[in-house]
Amino acid sequence: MAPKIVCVVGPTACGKTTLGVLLAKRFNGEVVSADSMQIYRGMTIGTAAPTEAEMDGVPHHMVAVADPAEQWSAARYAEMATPIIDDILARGKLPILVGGTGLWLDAVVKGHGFAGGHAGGQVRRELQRRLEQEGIQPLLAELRQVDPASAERLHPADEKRILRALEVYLETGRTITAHNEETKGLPPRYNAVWLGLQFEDRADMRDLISRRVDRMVEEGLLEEVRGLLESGLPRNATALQAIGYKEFLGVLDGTATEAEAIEEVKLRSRQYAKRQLTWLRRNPDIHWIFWKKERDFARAIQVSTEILAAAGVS
RNA sequence: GCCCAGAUAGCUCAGUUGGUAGAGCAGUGGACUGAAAAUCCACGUGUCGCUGGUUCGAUUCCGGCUCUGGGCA
Repeated sequence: MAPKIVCVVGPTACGKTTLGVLLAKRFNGEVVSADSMQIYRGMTIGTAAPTEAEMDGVPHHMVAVADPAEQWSAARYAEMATPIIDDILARGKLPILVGGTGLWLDAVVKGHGFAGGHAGGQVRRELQRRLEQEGIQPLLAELRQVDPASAERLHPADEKRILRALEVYLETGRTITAHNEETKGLPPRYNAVWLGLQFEDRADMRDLISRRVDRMVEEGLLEEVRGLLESGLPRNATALQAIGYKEFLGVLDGTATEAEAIEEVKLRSRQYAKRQLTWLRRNPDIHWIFWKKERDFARAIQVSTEILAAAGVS
């Protein structure tokens, strides 16, 4: 049987960080973050990364471990996080995966690995150049030749995935379709107990997101963004795709007022939360805990404990 | 008080030479296998401000009224 771990998931602002720490304390665990933006250093405020105080003595991994100028990916994350999880297990402790990046969570839990090639690679850059010069049609036609299933499955506007599918074939000689078919059937690397947090009423989630963004601004989000730029971070860095950062870049440039940026961040956060829920809903293994109005961690920890006990975690 | 311009989807607006209307944004749902806080897809009936008139037929033309801008007093 695959080793048992716990995953705490949910949309942004639903309380994953807090519940993760509470569970770690109760079950002798350590937290492993699965968040594509909290992984970068110097982005504590805008990504709501756990602070020292919030960690409350619980060891955290994969938070603020990367240079924001680097481009991380699900694959690279999984490569680094997996040995850490195995080490936690080896020390007799419980790994608690906490995060909102669905693909990253799945990459670790399933542990199947990805097909070859990556965003910064030679092949991808060449495909990117061709896309700009020739448009998507010739590339899609080419994909249809080598991997008709992908060409059929992908929408013509989904340039990113068309490029990726072509790249996998050019890099490996095998299609991404074949790779996916093969990995789909494999057993997961870990036996995960999934705990999901979510608001019963979306209006409550909206309110909380709004309050949280206001707090980020009070805590100095603008200065945090300025600091990243002053440290020489290029504007096209993946880290600056983070919600909150890309919008406040405009404030520094004078193309948006702070009030406008705040509204934009709130809007984008809400839309992001919706996408996260869409991703998570298709996972039938998640045990959902619904917040009524406010987040009630006393109840959440109690319900979680029951769920974990039933799953054999002690 | 007078003059002018508006009043159409949650918001901003387009449009109908008279045959009951459509974009963007928002919203909702979905997808997602090395950028995933990214990226992509689908979904648009609303007393066309109210009220009379003309007309086979008015959201569209005409009158009155209400409201909102702006101007003149």
